[in-house]
Amino acid sequence: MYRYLQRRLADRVRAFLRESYHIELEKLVIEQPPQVEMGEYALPLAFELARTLRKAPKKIADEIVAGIGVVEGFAGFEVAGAGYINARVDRVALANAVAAGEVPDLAIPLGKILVEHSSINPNKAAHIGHLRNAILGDTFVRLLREAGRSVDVQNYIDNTGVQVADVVVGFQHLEQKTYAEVEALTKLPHFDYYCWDLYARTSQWYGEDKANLQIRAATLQALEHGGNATADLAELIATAVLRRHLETMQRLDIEYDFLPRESEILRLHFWDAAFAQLKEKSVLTYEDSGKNKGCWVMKRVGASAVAEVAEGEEAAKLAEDDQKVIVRSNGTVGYVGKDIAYHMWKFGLLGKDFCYIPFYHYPEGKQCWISAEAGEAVHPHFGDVAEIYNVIDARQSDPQNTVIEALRGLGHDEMADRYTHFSYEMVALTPGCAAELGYQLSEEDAARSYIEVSGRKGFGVKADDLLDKLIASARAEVDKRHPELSDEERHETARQIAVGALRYFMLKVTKNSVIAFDFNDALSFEGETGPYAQYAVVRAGNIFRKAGLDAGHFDPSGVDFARFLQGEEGTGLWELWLVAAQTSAIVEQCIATSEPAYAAKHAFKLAQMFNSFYHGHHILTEADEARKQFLLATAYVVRRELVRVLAAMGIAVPAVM
RNA sequence: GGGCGCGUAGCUCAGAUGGACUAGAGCAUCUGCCUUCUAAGCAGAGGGUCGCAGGUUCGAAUCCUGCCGCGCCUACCA
Repeated sequence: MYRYLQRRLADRVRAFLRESYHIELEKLVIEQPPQVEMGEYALPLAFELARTLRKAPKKIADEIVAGIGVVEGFAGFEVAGAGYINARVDRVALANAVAAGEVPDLAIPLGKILVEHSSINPNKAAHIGHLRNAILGDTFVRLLREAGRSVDVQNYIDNTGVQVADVVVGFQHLEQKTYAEVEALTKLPHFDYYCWDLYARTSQWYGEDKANLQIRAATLQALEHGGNATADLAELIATAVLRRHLETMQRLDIEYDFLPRESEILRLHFWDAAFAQLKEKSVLTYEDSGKNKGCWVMKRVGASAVAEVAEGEEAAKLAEDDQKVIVRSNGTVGYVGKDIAYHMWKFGLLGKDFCYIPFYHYPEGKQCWISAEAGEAVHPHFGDVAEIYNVIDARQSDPQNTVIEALRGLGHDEMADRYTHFSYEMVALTPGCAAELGYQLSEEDAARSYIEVSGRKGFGVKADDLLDKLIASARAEVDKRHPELSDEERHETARQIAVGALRYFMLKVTKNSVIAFDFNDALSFEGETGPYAQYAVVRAGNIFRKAGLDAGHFDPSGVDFARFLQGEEGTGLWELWLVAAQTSAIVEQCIATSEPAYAAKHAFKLAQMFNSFYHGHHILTEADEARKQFLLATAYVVRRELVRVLAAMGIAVPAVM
């Protein structure tokens, strides 16, 4: 509703500018005045127009205010400061609409969106870095769905890469295990932990003797080729670890629709189809000389301009440096090539499709599908989408850009524009945290502010371990506070608190800030945390419970908003209403900027304001019945919006805390 | 060398699209507040040359340029 009024105001101002000044503004900045007393919206546009119109900002503002006249839903406009136009909404009308939960009809863009996240190599346990990816991705999916968009969630599985080969090498050569023996190990509760250690040991083993690296190369080749004992073992391992990842993510309420695997991209010959198109459109060129002789390369648009400035050999060298090898001189295609083919499939450009089989059942009944060489006749339609978001860390922005450029090269600019690399920074460990985990640090590392997690070295915090710690910590508190609950109820409450803490922890920081992980921060349930926001909801719920009312339903028709939303105190409370009313606008902002952190900030702000309200107004002992109804309406609306924004972050609220 | 990102309170971070007041939170430190709808809370105090220097602008933490410091990317690895 708040967002709807904002749009109405913007439309009216635009129309006025068009009629009176013949000006078309592409973007109209609308912000909030520093204090609610001054109004709900502030437009600084007069300052901007002052230059083009060669008039004083204040004068322009006066003209605009006089010109736009009366706008439905607004109580009035006024010029403030040196030329701000402040808009006051009709508080009573907006409060009524918000209390009734009115959702204005806003055009929702059609077209399916594909969000890909997690994409953990299936060779070891998931760690905190993967958690950030999955939580960001899942939250973005929830935000899109909250905004009414249709979304498919994919988790790309690189089951034929070196990482998997390394664990295969570990089982075959370090541990000399048979297929049956490994199969027995996969039945262990933490097969992924077993692989975590083995992977680290194998990586170390490579360093001991150069000959060991040849074993790795041979293993990798066997995996890519398929149809042999080594590939079978890899399939066993990768699938078992993948299941573990899905289980881990399920603990955090993260689910997927489809798991495309690299093995199918290879065996269903996606690359051949892509290669033909790329050659035809000359996106790829064959090098018959220079350092990339015998390779198919992609020229990157960016630096060819630089190369033109240079001359002769210098220019040739620069141009060469800017080539991206897609097909190696031995004829094999690299990772980026496969990725290009895969993304052509996503946009329905490849002319090929995966086969599908059901792979994983979620308790709520949802089915997660996986790619296969031969599959079920009836399956959901994946791919062929309008927009894609790839949640991949910032280190991958180079290859991501190569894929986008390839799409442009093929003439699909529109799709390239709807391809978003949802980039985020890594999670690293503080030196203190590393020491706590028992890792030996070099002097150099100990002096850093953070140290990069490394699966290869087995250096990091495993996702399940962290979650276990959080649950144990929450559980201790729940046991103390609610001995009356059953064991099951206490566990579920602790789990929801732990998930709330973890998800909030990952979401409160903006994407491009490195998270220096520390147990103290992550295990905190106080201050700016998920449990703080959950607690505010529980408190609001308690008011209704004690009053014998249903917190989920409230009839606001009898509330006298006009009486309670004016004056000094009314304005203070109105501020709370206004923030609650902004949830949809925040969701929209998160989507527009691919930044879920705004939702976290909003949830915290709302919870904080509510807690303050809670202390200042004792609702159930309020003698004035009309006032009590108004206060109840306030608690109801804040609770409802808080639940909504937390749900968009994947944070459920326990019944009690 | 080139590309991307970061530098704001003791610590961890917000300040999207330049704006109106004293640059804000949380943690930590210190002071108060549990007989009230749960203190996982509330009220308050102290703590800042927004890395440095210029520039653009009516207005810069935010935009531009140059420095300084840190990180990542820059392979016929995936």
